[in-house]
Amino acid sequence: MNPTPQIPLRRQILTISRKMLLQEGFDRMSMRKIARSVGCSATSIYIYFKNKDDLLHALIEEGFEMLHVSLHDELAAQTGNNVGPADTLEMLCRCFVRFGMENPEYYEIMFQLHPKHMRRYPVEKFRKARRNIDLMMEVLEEGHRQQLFKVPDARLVANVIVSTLHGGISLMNAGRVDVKIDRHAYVETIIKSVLAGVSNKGDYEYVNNQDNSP
Amino acid sequence: MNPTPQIPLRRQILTISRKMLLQEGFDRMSMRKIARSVGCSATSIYIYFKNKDDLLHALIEEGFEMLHVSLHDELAAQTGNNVGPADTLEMLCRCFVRFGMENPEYYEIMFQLHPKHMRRYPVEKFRKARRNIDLMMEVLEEGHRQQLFKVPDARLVANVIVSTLHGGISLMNAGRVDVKIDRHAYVETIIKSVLAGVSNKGDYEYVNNQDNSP
Amino acid sequence: MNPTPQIPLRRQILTISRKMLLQEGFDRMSMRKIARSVGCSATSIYIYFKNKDDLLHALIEEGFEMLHVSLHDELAAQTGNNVGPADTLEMLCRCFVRFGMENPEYYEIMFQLHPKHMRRYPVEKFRKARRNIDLMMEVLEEGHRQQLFKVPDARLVANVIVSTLHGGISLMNAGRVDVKIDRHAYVETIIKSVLAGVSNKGDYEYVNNQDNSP
Amino acid sequence: MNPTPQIPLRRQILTISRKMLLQEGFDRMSMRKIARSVGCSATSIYIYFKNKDDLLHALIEEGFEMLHVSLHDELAAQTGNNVGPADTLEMLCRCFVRFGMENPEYYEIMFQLHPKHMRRYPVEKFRKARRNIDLMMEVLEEGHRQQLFKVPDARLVANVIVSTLHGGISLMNAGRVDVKIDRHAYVETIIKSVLAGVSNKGDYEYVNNQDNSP
DNA sequence: GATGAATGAGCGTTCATTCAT
DNA sequence: AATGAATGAACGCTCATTCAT
Repeated sequence: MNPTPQIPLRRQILTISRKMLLQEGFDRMSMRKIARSVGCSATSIYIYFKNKDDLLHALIEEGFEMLHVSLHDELAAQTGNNVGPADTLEMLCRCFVRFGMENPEYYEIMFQLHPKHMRRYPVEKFRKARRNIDLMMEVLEEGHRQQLFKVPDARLVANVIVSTLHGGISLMNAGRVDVKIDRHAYVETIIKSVLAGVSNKGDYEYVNNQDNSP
Repeated sequence: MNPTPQIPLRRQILTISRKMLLQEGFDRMSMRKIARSVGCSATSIYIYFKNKDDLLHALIEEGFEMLHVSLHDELAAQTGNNVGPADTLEMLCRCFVRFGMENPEYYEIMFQLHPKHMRRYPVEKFRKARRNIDLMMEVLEEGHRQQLFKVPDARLVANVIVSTLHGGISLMNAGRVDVKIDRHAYVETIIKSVLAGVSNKGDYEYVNNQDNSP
Repeated sequence: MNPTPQIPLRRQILTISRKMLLQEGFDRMSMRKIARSVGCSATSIYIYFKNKDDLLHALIEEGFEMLHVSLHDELAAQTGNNVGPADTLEMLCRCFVRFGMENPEYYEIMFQLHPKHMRRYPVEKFRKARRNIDLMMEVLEEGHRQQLFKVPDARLVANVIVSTLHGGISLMNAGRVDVKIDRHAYVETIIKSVLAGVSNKGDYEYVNNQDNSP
Repeated sequence: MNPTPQIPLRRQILTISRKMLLQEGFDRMSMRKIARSVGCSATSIYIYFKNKDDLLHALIEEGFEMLHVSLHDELAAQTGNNVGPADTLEMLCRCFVRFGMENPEYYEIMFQLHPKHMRRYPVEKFRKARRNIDLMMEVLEEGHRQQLFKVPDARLVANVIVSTLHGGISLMNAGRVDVKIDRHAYVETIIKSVLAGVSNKGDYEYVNNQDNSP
């Protein structure tokens, strides 16, 4: 009767809603429209997701999972290749940027979602986000040990790096970068700026975390 | 009879909607809610603003006006004080960050609002935004001439700097910076990273804009 | 100071609203839009007209006045020209049709307005409408006396004639006449049909008013 | 449990809206009022009708269907009864008038609704309206062949006949016929006028369609 | 004679969600 | 596992009208 196994409805709903999220934004992504697009009834969505927030949370979770896999795979591919911390850091940055640009819809809900929706998102799920920071910290500390980086506070610096990358990604995804600017050069410059920031050879030193002196 | 002069309704609407925009986003900012919050009828809003877009445009314009005044005043205060480009650049960065943190509602409207909501916004009004970049470019070029900065493409670098600052501001305003990180150190690190990025003494060089070589 | 006497506001309002009535229909004719089009405030309209209905009534009255003048002038032009009742009747019909087609906006409010709006219209004003019927009755009776027409009940026949003309006018104005039909021939046929209906030479006889036999 | 089968909601909506359309016109017929009158939520209407236009279209379609059935049944009842074209034409006229008077709501929707409200109505659906004309044309042509009628252009004359009937129906339904006029005599006179108009024995001839000579 | 400010009511429509089946 | 029917709440917006000036 049904020899070709259908894509499970849950999967279809997630896929469609992700696309709709990208094209129209969260507020314009409606249960009805998802249902219409999937070809099921609106009610059916509620079988798999408690409500709209729950669907959103599932998408966020998927996003973090994808990013994690992405970074993990890249790191694994590099292991044993005798590359230094600078290259590893650069690779992590590129990987992060690539993820953000290739999955703007995920990126948006993962990093730019309005606090209104965030509040309802179970806090513990965001711990996954910190895993990226942890990864970066390890590389920074390794570079510091090898005296290639000057990183007095790895957590602080890792956060600043992510923040820097985030600035570029979010402006690009929002289409708010001057049209006169070449995208490739823009990304390259951001990444080089990150590396310059941790380099031991620059003449600026990072302040310590908790150091509130002017 | 009327000893305490009331705040004009138009002013109240702008203030309330600005806050609502920050807290809830454009789609959830509703004319009705604004009216309820202000204490007037929904219809009254339409006396002062043609429609929801028009209200948004007024907010954007106000925001850019404020930022412009802010930067302009700071620059004016510095004129003649015999300070070098590095200090001036640093000052500009601090001023930008301060504006973003002190006026999160305006900042969001100006730099984070998704273009989806602004298709109808007259392009020319965004030229005001570019004035900030122009300001920064001048400083960068001056530093380059004095061989303090290494800035082959001032426009590109200025955009990257704004992007970097933006990353920090937006994550802070969204409350998405690790609680373990001290805000002050965070900002300082970002600014130092910016300065390191342009410094002549670092060992990384910026690529040229339009240079698409790998 | 004001050497060129302006067209009185009341006059302007009537003119604009008549046009708007034609272009958009009664329900879409709004006080605000009239005001905008006239260039005055919405409030000003209320100086000259108690409310929207009152404005409508003024338009209706104007319409009946125009039709009356139109018919009266035509009749006057014919007086003494030694024309027979058939020609006079034909002229009255043509005049009525012309008025309806040249002033569709007036025609609509005069003869097609929804009872909803009618109810509020002072009944006595509609007596003017009956003057047209009276005019027609006179001609029919004259033709009957001269044994050119067979009109046992002039009032009844006059009403039927107006009704017949009305059918044509209203369908034409509503654009509901088959595009394959030539407008001129259509009107001519209607008028000839009217004349055939009263002609003494046809083989059909009109029934008497109040005669309910089958 | 549910012994009295309820009238389906869709049916109720159609009935109520038809009446409301007659009493108040399209613009004043509101989804909310319909819902209130039916006793359901406004949202429910959208389960059965895509939007207000769609509801209107459904009403128009229903109306034409009813008229078609009505005329068709009458014709079928007459087949084989050896009646002449004059009787058949008279019967068609009476049937048309009866439909218009017994179903004033439908009649209004079908023949008086302003095209402004129907721009989006699929043209092909109006072809059904032309079927009535076609029916009448056949009878006219048959009468012409038998030299009972003088009908040089059947389409033109059929349109004029419908127009004449329409004039009477619409004025009666709108309550704009002089109260002194007996309804029955009024209708009879109109129908006799129609027959006189096509009769071979009258002394007026119909002009040809497309004949624009004065 | 004219206006700006204001409003309550209403519009068509969409939404997330529930419930009985 | 899935659906059709239904709903209350909300949306942006326009309306006729009033009132103080």
